[in-house]
Amino acid sequence: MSKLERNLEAGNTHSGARSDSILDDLVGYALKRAHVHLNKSLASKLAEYDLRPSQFTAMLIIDENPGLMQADIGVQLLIEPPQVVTLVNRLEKLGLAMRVRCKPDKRSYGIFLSKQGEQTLRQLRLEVRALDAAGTARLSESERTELLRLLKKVYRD
Amino acid sequence: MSKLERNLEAGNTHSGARSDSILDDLVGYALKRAHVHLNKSLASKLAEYDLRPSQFTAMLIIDENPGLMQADIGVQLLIEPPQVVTLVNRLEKLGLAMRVRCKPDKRSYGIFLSKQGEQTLRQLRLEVRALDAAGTARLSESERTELLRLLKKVYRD
DNA sequence: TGATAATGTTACCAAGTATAACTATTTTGG
DNA sequence: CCAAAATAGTTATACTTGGTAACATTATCA
Repeated sequence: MSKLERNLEAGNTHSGARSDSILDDLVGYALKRAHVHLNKSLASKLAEYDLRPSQFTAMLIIDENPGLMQADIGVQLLIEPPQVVTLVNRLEKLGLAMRVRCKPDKRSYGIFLSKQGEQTLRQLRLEVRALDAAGTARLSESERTELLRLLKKVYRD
Repeated sequence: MSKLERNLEAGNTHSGARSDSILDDLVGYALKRAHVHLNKSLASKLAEYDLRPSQFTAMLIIDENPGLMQADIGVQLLIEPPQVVTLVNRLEKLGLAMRVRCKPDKRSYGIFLSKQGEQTLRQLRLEVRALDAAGTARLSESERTELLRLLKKVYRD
């Protein structure tokens, strides 16, 4: 007797409480859920600045590596060159960053934050830190530290 | 003197090693990186079955709640009704699941896995478990357990 | 020098996610 | 009971994100 038949007979439609699922044992699934949880508030906050999470991350990377090439951004963000183009276009249009022909290699640009970009980023750093803390408020400080350590261990090369 | 000027003068282009970044302290960022890491191999494996991760998760949910309604799938997957439609359409087209008019409420369907769906899922469970373990192989068993616990603590309501 | 590779760009395409508007049914309240 | 509101699913649409292919320009190298 198939599950379908059994359920049709029993009138069993939807059993409210979920039995112990394989999902509960998958780190990948827990990662996705946790990421969605934290990303929501982040995206909302950044939207106030017309920014997406990846654009904010790009600003951080640019700030920490001023004058880097677009290709370097792609490597650190794990995205392909065409996405870097639209990303930098966006930051330029917002007046937060700029391309500067300042290299011996005339094909490439040095990417820099503008004054406004640096100032916006200073603000954002504080707000994003606060949001990240809020999203993990259920963890103690030592749990949060341990979580960070374990996550890095998972993805570090 | 701005960062731009400083770097233009010093010829500082891209400082290879990254200084201690705020990114290293954000759980949200570590979550994203770790999720990308694990999701890659999962997506590759599922692609062999013409499935996306969300479709696999849906199959698990259906298997554990046979006869549930599409709306229930949406709630558990955190997606909107239109996405559930295309998802169930896909599973039906692959012969893995089916809609059955088996409810007092004639607007809704009970969603069930087909025989083939159940068999495919049995296989997939094993393979996905193995992939998840492989992706977290750098962790000891106790670390992995602790990571799961912490992640659930972050996203559980 | 000429072949090859690298940088950035454009054009294009597949997927995921969201909303609005619609059909068919059910529920509710007068 | 009947009209109005709500609900389940669907369609159409759009936007974002991610990717590949093809291209121009410039560097590198054999």
